Amino acid sequence: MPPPQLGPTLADQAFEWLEEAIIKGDYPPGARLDELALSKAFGISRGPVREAILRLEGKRLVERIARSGVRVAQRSHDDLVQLLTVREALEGMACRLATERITAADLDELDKLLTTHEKDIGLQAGAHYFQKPGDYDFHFRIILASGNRRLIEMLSEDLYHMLRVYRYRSSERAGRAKEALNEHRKILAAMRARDPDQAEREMRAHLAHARRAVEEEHVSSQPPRLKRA
Amino acid sequence: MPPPQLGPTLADQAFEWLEEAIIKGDYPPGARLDELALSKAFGISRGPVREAILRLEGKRLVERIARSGVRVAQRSHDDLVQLLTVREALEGMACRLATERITAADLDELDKLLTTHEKDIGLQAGAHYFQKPGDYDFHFRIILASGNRRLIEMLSEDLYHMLRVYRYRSSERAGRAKEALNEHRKILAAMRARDPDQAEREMRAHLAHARRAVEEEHVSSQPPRLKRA
DNA sequence: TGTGGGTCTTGTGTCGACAATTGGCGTGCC
DNA sequence: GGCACGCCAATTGTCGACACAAGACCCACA
Repeated sequence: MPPPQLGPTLADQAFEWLEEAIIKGDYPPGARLDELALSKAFGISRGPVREAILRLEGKRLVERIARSGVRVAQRSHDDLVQLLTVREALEGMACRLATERITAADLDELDKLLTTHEKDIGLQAGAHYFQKPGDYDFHFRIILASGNRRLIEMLSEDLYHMLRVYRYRSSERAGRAKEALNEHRKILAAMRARDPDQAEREMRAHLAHARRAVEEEHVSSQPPRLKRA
Repeated sequence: MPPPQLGPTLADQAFEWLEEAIIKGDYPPGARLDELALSKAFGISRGPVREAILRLEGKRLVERIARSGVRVAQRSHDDLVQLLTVREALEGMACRLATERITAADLDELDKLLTTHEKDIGLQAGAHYFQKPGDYDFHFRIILASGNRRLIEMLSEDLYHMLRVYRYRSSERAGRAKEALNEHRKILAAMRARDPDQAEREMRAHLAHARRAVEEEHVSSQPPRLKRA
């Protein structure tokens, strides 16, 4: 009855729908995921829905409670900080490895990227600096340049999804755009100098700044965490 | 018909059976996993088997090829080295965090552990030092002491399973038992001194040694093993 | 009126079957 | 003799249904 899906599987689609819905907040943290209800909502059977949920569980976006069903994973300030800490460790290592393997051409590419960023910042005076394809690209390219497939997977597949539910907009938020750009330059300089120790240090410092910004940001908004029933 | 499983689900059991079989080598890397065949072999239906495979995929033990089925993930020397590199980054960070949070009592526990190790090494003169409950415990306790749930999960659930397929026996192999013990002592000393930087450095150095041992171990057998016949 | 037991509903875990796609194989044509 | 086309079997993706378990609800009884 449904048009025969040629490319992605129904389970694939259900996974993306569910992930999107969870990120959008349609299913808030703690909400129960009813397989039958979801299957009816999606117009498919329970099988693919189950598979999608299984995958969400693997990505730690939902938590299974024995025979009681799954709930959207609880979020917390601490959890976000913990994720950013893990990111710090992994991306630091990625930067170290990249420093040893990246080609001169790719270094030039990174340079061009930063120049573009600088112009953007100048234009909008740090207003709403959309770093979606910007900062992400800088970090992502370094991650790829590490040449470590396991590291790449953990960062750009696992961690990425986990961070996404926090709608985490990387470090370049509000006023930190300029500092971040500076830190990016320092990272790139260390990579150019082929100094892995320094490169890892700079990347860790950069990400630590971002993490600390999040830590402080929340301390001031700790209590007002009420929401509708 | 089958005795109603009270505790673990059939999918849980199938997952463990499959993981064990993969590790044992019953299904060598590259082997196809036939859902129907497996379900008949296990005496269950395809549903739970599918779920188990899904979970194996999440743990990166098998690779799915579109509508063509799943194969046991390929292994390689490089892959093992990459995993150990990731471990280096994560456990280094765990050690840093643990240094800031671990209690004095737990530090004493670690000390006792190392004393036990020392005795074991003395007894068997570094022979077949079974560090299954030994070294693992030392590292595991530090990981737990990090207090970072995400880090703990990634190390003791994800990475652990990935390393297991290599039957990786940690660093304490052959003659490195004594050096490893020494390195453990250095780590513990740094933790006692509440010096996170030093603790992370020592842990990274320790794991880097182990990794390098693996790297070299293979380099000598890289060419088609032409040791004098 | 509070509590205990029993029932009843909801939902997961599991099963068997159908359909569509993939890859292999045989056959026919150039 | 080689290549291409088409058929066939095998296996995955998907579906609907059944059974047991967990929690909610209700009623009777102290």
